[in-house]
Amino acid sequence: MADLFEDLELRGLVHQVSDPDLARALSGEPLTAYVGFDPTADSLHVGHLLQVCLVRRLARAGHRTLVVVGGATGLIGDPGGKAEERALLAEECVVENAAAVRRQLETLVDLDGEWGASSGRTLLLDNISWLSSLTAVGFLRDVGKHFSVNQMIAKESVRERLLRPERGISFTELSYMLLQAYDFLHLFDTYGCRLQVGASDQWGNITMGIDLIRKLRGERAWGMTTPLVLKADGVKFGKTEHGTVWLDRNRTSPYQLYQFFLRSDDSVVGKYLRYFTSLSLEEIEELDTACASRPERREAQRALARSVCTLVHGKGETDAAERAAAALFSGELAGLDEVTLLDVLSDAPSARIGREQVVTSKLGILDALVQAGLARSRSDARRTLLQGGVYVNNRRQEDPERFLGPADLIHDRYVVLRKGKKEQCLVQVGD
RNA sequence: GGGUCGGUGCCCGAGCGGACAAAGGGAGCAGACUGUAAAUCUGCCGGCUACGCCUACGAAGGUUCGAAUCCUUCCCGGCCCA
Repeated sequence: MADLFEDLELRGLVHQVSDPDLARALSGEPLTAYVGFDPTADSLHVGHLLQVCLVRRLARAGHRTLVVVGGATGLIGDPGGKAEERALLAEECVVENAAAVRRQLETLVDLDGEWGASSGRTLLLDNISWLSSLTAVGFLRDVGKHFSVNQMIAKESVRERLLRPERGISFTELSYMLLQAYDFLHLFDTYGCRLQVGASDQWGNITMGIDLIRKLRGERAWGMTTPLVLKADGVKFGKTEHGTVWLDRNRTSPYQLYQFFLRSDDSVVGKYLRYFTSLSLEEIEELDTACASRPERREAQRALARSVCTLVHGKGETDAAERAAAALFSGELAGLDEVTLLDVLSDAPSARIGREQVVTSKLGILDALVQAGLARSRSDARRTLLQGGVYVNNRRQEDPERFLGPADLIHDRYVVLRKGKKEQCLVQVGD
């Protein structure tokens, strides 16, 4: 893989490297590299995807990779990027999160096969397995001694907190970087790991590990960070009106994940394609051209959404997400057979109402919208309807006083409510 | 512990006895335009059995015909002093 590093650079994945000769190191003998994820929630989100993709690229290029779940560091809390001391997560919570994140990572990186010396493989670890056995005295004596507090407080993440005395930083959080440095040392000793990659806010932590390895083992190691992913408006990537875009299907359905990427701005699709997909640079350039010349077809967005959704949820779910979109945005709902209708709306939220309410026409459209979760209150529902944003079975509604009746049922038991262009709800009439 | 300034709708932030469901901005929502994009424009943005009514300006009381606005106590936060 002579030009792995060049490829990474062309894709815009390289933000900082500890030493330019990493490029050469990456094109030589297989290297062992690692990236860590702290289990601050029970799922990773799209913001983590960049590191995941990077690990996959490294592995595919023939390097050995280690993916570390921070079951121990998650108990401490990384001060990086946080304006204030964070509340510690309950221990059971971290344990659960770590397990969940671990399961996710298992599907995102290729773990099968031997983690041998010759081929690029990925090993999944949890730093609790080596950090939990450390003793306070031992750690302070063997590791702490090699760190200068002067250096530590010069780190950007810490300095910001020290500048604001009312915010402050606890010893616990200050120590975080020591643990991460120790992780790197441990992985060096155990697996010969010489490269740590991470998001740009990890730079300080990474370099501490490099220094530690040099001081204690007299060996060199490298660090590399990826740029912060931004949306077109310069805001942090991965958030929508509805919150974070998660990789867990129960938090963000495959359909929603697909839609999130499909809706990428023209100005950033190219960048995202380079970051998140394994498409070749030539293919991506073609998509750039397509996007510029026939933007309305959104070929680039489609390729991006398809690729990411397939990585996270698999091809089957991606196909389903595409079918759902096709039916929802252009299809005539009443014409769909029941199985297809259900399938297509399986990712939309659903609600249930009693049959007698419909049969006797007692359910007002406004109440239905509230029950379906599409409106916060009847007032809200009324407003939206009067503004022309309410649809029943894809037909715009004008009368806020109308009732749902048997005539609105598709296949005698479904009603599809829609608010605006994008929000739908499948209402099932129960008994 | 003392002093002082402050706590207003999702966020920021005006208001300092009636014209206040509360200026302005941001976010958000809907519509138009369009490409499920961006930009722009328009409307909305506490609730309700809706030309009216109810609940709201940290909490509880009080003064007043009338309070987000004044008084008392309490709770919480910033800053300064010990």
